[in-house]
Amino acid sequence: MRITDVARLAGCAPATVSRAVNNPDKVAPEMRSRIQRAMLELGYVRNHAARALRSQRSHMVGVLIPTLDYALYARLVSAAGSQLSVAGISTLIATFDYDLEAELREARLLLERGAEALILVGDCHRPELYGVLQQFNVPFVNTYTYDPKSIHPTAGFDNSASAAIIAQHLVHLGHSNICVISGITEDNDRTTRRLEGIREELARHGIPLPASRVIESPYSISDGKKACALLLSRGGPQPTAIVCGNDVLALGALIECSAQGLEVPGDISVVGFDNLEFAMHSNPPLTTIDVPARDMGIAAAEFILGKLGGDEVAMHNSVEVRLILRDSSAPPRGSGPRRSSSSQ
Amino acid sequence: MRITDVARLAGCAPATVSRAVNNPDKVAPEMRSRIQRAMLELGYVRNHAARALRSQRSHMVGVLIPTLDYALYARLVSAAGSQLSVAGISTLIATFDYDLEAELREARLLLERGAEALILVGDCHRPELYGVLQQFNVPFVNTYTYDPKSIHPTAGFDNSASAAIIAQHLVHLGHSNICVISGITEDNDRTTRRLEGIREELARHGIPLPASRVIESPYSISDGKKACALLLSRGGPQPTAIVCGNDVLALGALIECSAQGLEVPGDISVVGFDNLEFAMHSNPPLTTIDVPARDMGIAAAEFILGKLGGDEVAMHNSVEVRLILRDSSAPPRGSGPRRSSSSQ
DNA sequence: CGCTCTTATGAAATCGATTTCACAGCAATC
DNA sequence: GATTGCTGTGAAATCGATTTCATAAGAGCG
Repeated sequence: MRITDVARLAGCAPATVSRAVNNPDKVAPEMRSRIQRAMLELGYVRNHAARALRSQRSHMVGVLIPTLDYALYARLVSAAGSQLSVAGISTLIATFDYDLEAELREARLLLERGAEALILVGDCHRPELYGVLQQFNVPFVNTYTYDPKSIHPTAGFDNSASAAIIAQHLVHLGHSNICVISGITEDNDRTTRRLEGIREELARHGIPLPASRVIESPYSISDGKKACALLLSRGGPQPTAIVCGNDVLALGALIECSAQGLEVPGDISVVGFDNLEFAMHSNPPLTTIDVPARDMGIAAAEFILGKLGGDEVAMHNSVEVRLILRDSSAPPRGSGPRRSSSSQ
Repeated sequence: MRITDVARLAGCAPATVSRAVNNPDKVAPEMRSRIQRAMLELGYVRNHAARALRSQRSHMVGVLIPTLDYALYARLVSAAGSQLSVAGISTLIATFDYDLEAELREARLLLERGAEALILVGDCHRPELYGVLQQFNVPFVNTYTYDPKSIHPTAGFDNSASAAIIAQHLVHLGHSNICVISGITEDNDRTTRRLEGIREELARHGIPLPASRVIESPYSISDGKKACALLLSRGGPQPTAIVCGNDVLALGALIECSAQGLEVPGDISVVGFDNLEFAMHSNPPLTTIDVPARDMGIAAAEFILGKLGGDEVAMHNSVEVRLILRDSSAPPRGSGPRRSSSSQ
């Protein structure tokens, strides 16, 4: 089933068949339909390797994410994928499990496979990665971050500012006794910036955030519970609010609090980040920041498509994050509109 | 940076470089290291398209799933991907959003892209899909199902039997007034079989399952809530147990029940399917069936690798599902060890 | 020593679609 | 009527690694 077979049956040259497939309007309508018929009859499908080799275009882009096991990454991938697919581009997915060495390895593999562009997560990568990208002269974009001052293109949002928003929310409610359950910050600019954003916002209001009030934890409900338990067991005044690096940790915290007989938000406020599906259904529903992962995927794909098409495209694209107010946050006991004055 | 450049620098023929890369032991050690050095110096990476074209091996397999937005599919993909990647095989992922026409289209695309094998979900596909697969002579495996009688290879579990297990659990607890919130069964063998399994198990115990006691619903917490509300609002005796097609629906049902002031499991039992992470943390923790998605991905990958390697491999591979007993199921009020005799 | 057999390497053909270049045919223009 | 320009098509070169086939150099053996 080669192109020559189709050509023979249609009574033309292979070149014409190729044109009929790739540049239909360069072929006379009558000839075109003859070729169509021949292709159908033979069940012809073109050989992608040959096409890629000759045309130097693989029509594939690589997406390199920490893990598929986290809903928002999966959603980003899926949105980017469908956007790219309407442009006839397939998606090669690779994961690196938060290990930057693995990320570099996988990137090399993706490039060797012929990826014409790469969609990355975050702006914290091994320097060699940028080197390889440049060497291959392959466009790329850092998603999940937005930084107009960066020399690398970004598509996402400002993690620091977004985390500051939710910290500010708590401060405005009257909290000053605040703990943080952060994601692991090593080699991770998103978690690092979120923590920074919180720290700076609190500092702006003169609220300290000593190391004893911060825990880094992997992303799971159980880990969130553990981290919360640890925070609550530490000496000093009980915190009146906990900021969590994402909704999964927040759910864990919520569960731990109620296990310890603490009422949320009466005794303690808990806020998350990401606005996963369950956030609106938790008990109580979670105050959080909505992260439009789908939009990021689309923005990243559009950027890449523009670059590949040689268009002039904006280096930095931001998506809108929103503070979602729900019932897991409220003024601390004894301030603002108080709830019930009796305790224990 | 072609292979000829490396050859020139290493002072040998391109053929030798190729061998050094693909069959190192066919090349003298001294020559080999000379080539290694040359490759490093030039930063050579091989051209995958050329390799695929000449050798007729793309070193890629396609994975075709309904959506990445569901944790277990993402997990299956990720497990299969890492298993394949150690064999030097990349994964092409495509999604079809439960639309079998789209599945067929995407499969064609994957094949055109040179996928050497396909990992599918379920055994319900457009007949043409099997035709195309045969035409391309490409191995494939249906995951998420296990059926030793099928002529197509499977890697998964028996959905009908598994659903029967959890139905039986409820029957043994003494329930006879049972409702079902199923996933959408159209074009979906997994949901269809689960529903069948439940129906048959109940029938074995003489318990009817009229249409009024079954609702099909998309997979989301909100949809689960709605479905549950609808079931509870229907006339006739209140159900004492609800079987849900998956944990997401079950969580929705749980939430709706407590919103309506029904105590779970006191007033009503709710059971799920899949054992997602949150199932052990819900309130109350969810009785469910554990589905080892990761194992399925691995089994599927192993099968494909075996097939590609020309090995003799078992057509059908099963993974173990387990009933996970938690607190969301209990005997109905007034039977078995009763909880509290006062109601309301 | 001469013979066969293996091993390491090179030369050249090859995979299949694309693309450049050339050209024939026809229309438009002066 | 000749010239220019466009359109549709074909011939042949090409992309870069692999692979077959041939060959030279050793190794082993009687």
